[in-house]
Amino acid sequence: MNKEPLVIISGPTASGKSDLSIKLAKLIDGEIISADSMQVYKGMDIGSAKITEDEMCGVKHYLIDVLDPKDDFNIYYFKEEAKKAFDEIRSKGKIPIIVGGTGFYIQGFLYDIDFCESEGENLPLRDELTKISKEKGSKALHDMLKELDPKAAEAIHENNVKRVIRAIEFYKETGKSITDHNEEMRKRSSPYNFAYFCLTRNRKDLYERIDRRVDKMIEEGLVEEVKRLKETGLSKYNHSMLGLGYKEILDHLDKKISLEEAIYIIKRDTRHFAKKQLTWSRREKDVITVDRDDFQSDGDILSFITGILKEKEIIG
RNA sequence: AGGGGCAUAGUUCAAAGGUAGAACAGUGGUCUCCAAAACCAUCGAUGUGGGUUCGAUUCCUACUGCCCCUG
Repeated sequence: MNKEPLVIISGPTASGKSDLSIKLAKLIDGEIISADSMQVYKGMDIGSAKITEDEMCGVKHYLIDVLDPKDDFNIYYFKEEAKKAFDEIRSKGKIPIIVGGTGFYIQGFLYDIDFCESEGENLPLRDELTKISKEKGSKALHDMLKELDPKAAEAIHENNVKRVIRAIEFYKETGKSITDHNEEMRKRSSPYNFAYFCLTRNRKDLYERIDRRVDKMIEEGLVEEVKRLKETGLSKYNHSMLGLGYKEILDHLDKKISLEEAIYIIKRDTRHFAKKQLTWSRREKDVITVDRDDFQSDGDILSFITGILKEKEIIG
């Protein structure tokens, strides 16, 4: 077994990942790679519940505060950067710990999914296809896909314009069906000797924590944070401003909704997000679910985790 | 206390003397370059007791609860 070691701590938002991962990093001499599509952005601190310098307790974090909110971020970029961070951590002889809630990113890295078989994003084509779906309807676009790639058309619902576009794009760039590509990718096994933990707790507590966390963000000045970002010229057309808490406060600043409405929507959508994260982890293979309700303390969780790491010979 | 109004899903609101609809919430799922995105599916209700009627959730009535007005 000479695969490189990798620890993953995932779980829904507000499940207490950050806190636990710091403790774990100290315990096993690890460093943290953040798998979070919003914490990469500088200046987006309150709304992304970004860990502070103090909270890091000296544990080095990668992929936090590395991008300007004007920049785009996607899974391809994440994979590249995460790999660089991974290699750096290994060169120091430390254990890389991926911590974050974006299951898609984690999957992409963990199984080394290939995203660049095609040229990647083809913006002019995407714009053109978007236009077709708007003018002629999503059915027309789906029919286009049916002609090119019937297999993919069967797998993708016609209302899911985004995916239909990607499938057409993929076919035009590579001449292959995205469905075949996906099937191939699904067969991949990880190049790492890993342990993938998903931290959860009962639904009721989780939702209550989310509500409280959103209230706290408002108290801590989320509105001011978004106002500052808005003043630098950012709008909802920037990928970063699509983040939970950001787009809603932006609408509020534009006087489209009241602050109360914005808070209601943020709480609601954050709950939806947490639920989707749980759905993701349930179907992800090789996930070890760690239900906080089954443990007395963080200490117990940590000894459970380190036990598994030893068993898998991820740590000595 | 007197007068009036209301009572339908967890919430907001429809409808109808003959199988009670929707939105949002809740729940389950899809996902391989916008993923904190996009999309799909699904659970669930006529306040309580009488009466009229072939049949009442709808009409009548009492009760209960809530709201408004007057004092």
